[in-house]
Amino acid sequence: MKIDVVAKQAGVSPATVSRVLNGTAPVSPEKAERVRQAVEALGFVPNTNAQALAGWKSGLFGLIISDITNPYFPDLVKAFEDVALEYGRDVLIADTNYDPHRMAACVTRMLQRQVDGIAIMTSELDESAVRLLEQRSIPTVFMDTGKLDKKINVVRVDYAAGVNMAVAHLLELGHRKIGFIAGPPSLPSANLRLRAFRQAMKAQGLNSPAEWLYKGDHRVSGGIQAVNQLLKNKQRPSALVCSNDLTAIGVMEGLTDAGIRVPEEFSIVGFDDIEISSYIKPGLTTLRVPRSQLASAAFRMLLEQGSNSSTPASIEERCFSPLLILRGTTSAPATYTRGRKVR
Amino acid sequence: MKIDVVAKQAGVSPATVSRVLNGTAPVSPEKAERVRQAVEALGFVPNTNAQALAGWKSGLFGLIISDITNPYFPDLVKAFEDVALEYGRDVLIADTNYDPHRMAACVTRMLQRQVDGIAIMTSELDESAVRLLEQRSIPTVFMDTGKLDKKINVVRVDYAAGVNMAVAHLLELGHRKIGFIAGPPSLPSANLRLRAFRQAMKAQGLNSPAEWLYKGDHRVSGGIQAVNQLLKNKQRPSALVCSNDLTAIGVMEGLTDAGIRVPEEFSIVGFDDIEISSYIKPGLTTLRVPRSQLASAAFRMLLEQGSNSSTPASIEERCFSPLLILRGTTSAPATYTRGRKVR
DNA sequence: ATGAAAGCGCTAACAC
DNA sequence: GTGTTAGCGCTTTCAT
Repeated sequence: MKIDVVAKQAGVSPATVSRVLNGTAPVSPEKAERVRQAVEALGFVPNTNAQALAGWKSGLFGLIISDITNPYFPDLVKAFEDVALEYGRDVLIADTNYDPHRMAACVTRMLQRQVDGIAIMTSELDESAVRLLEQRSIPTVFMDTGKLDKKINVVRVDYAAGVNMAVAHLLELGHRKIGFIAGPPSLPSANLRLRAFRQAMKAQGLNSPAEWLYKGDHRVSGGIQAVNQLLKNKQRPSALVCSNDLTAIGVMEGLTDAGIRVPEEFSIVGFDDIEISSYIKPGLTTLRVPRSQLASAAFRMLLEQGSNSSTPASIEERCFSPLLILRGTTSAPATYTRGRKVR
Repeated sequence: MKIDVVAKQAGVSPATVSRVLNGTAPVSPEKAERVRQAVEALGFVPNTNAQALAGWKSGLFGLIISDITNPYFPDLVKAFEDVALEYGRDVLIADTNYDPHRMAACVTRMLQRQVDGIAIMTSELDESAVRLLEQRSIPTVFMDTGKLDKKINVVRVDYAAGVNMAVAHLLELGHRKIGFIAGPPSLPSANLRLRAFRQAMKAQGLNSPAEWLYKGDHRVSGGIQAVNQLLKNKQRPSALVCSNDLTAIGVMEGLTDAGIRVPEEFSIVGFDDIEISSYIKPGLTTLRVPRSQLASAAFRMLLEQGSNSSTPASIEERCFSPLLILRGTTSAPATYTRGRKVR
């Protein structure tokens, strides 16, 4: 089914059919109606490839993430796809598997398909890939990127605010000995969280000894290892803020194995609020990152960049704050309630 | 960068460049080499849309799933994408959100983009969409579909074998009073599991009263509700086989809330082996569905269908068996060990 | 083995 | 407003 036969059926030219379908130019009501009927009758759907070739826009948007298997991402993907669908666009998803090389390859493949925009929600950035996007001036939006220097559109999470809320919450419960499990140092946003933790503690006049700053990897195993480390300390913290939920879940496992009860003897706060966190027992107190909002904001920014061809100078940046979700892994420290001794 | 300039640079015709790049026809070694160098030097990448338009194949494959947010799917998606990437193909993922309407829309959108094949890994099937695929003779592969009548390619899971293993395992531990939580009746594969459970019990000469066959919805909430139901029974089973892991996790929650310990007082077996199942405490004993294998098998079948244009008659069907994963939610029933009374 | 030329299905100038 | 025409970048006959 091609546009010519629709045109013939409607008694107009192919150009008119195109105009009706895309609303690119005014068409007389009667003809428009005839076209619409013909389209309907023939079940015509335009060939997207031909459209892309002729019209310089593919209706395809790229979304690059690190690992769809990481529970953080599906929400992001879904929200992005939903908004895209709403605007009649398709989404090409690519999974870099944390590999900068593969990331560059993804960008190339997307460029080949003439995507109208790319959202990059990974940390591992390949410089050359980014340059490629710049020089082709493809609408691009980043998330969670360290490179603030360049003039790029960004959706950001206010990690510092989140960490502050976590620390404030533990303080409020009576905790004074608070530790932190960091994420991979290669991840800019993980460093942001670590730095925020240090500052929050300092701001409260509390000091967190270096040995309470554990290394993690944003995976369950890292949390378990951190606990093993912690158990060796003579002085132990009474609560732990974790760089992400997976780490916190590892901590819970490790603690349980060591016979330490959560939250009675030890409090834990996570970060992300992945779905599992509400299922496990006890539920994980954590900071919810508004992933759906991030994703839909990112898509809209791409769309806008695409239309505002006139205004290439306006670099947008949106920042979203996490939300503290209180569940079962935090309580007053073992022997104190709001500073008073009990038991 | 277009093919003409590559051709000029290499001192050949565009046709020859195309032939070298696609291996469509023999080219003299020297010219081939010159072309390759020119491509390299100019960083030429073909425009996929033009290729699709001229060559009748887009290098794009569609993957339709129900809900990327459901922990069952990410593994599937990843495996599918990985194989596709291996073969230099791209993947268009669509999420139907369990809505047959949206599913039909997905198929249309994919057809518009001239996908070379579609894998449908949802249960909710839209008849008209399927017919559309048939008449256009697009390579298609289904998963988990009830419609066996039509001549279509299918990758299947041997649910019956899985359920049998679950029942056998519980029997072996000494359980005799075994219940089952079903999935949504609209899902063919859920019915398969329910039927298999009935048969397995019958085969063992055990009867499972109707009140031990609980309704579920393949979500956590359904598991919790089933437990509430169970707690009202005067006669209770000592073990439960669940139609999927999410249900089993709900059961664990419900049981914990009711003060019943798992596995000491109650045993649970899940189905799927989603990632969470190994994180929770105790780890969930379950049947692992080999999702990566399913996905890569599906992709390969699509690829094959695309090439074997000569053999449209060969309908393929592959079946994969689940694997019993022993973790912490199953043990001998409270007062018996292999039939002997203890404690 | 290789080049010239004719499209693939659509959009966008350009006339009218 | 509307039709005609010329491509978009590539593949593929068809000659040679």
